Amino acid sequence: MDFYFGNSPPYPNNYAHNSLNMALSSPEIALSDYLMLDDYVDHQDSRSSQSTESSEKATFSDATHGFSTGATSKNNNINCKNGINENKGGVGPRIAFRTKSELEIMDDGYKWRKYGKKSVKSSPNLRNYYKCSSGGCSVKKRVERDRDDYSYVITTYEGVHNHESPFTTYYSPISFVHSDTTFK
DNA sequence: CGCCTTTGACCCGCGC
DNA sequence: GCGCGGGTCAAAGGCG
Repeated sequence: MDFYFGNSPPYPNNYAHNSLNMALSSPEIALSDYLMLDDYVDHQDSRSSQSTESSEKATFSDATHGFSTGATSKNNNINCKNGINENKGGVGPRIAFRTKSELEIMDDGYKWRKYGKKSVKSSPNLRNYYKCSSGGCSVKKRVERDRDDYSYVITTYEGVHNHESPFTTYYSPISFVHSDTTFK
């Protein structure tokens, strides 16, 4: 599996928009604490079987996919690990990332409607399920607290938006350009 | 009044 | 086949 950071072809631009936009638009979040990891679901299992490392290390040190995350994405100290699963269900790519935040609800530019809440065995915390509330768009998102470090929130996106965010961010590997209509 | 959250029930895949 | 775990549905109520 290959990893991409930036707008490489298999990487839906929307994700770059969303995640970066989220990090940039949430004042509560220290950018240095922001990171992405691929397919958190798989991580959970491997992590739970690991010794009790610090959660941060556990996520970063997962070298199953041979991606050196420490590698500083030079933009804004964002430690990024990213892989898109074209998952078997055909629902669309999935991306997960972990954010240090007291708030579980972060404004990533899209409108979300909560449709479920579950306590899952892999975590003592509740997992919340959201759908994009834009008509015809079936992107989903899961939000839960990190089981190892309560101050972190794990967000998992699934699918690709079929519409523009009301808050659009254009991203290039070199620079970020906001085209927020309200700030134009 | 429309859209949202809440919540238990339901569904489905997977392992035994 | 059955039980379990995780994901989704949908009715009911809340809120702006």
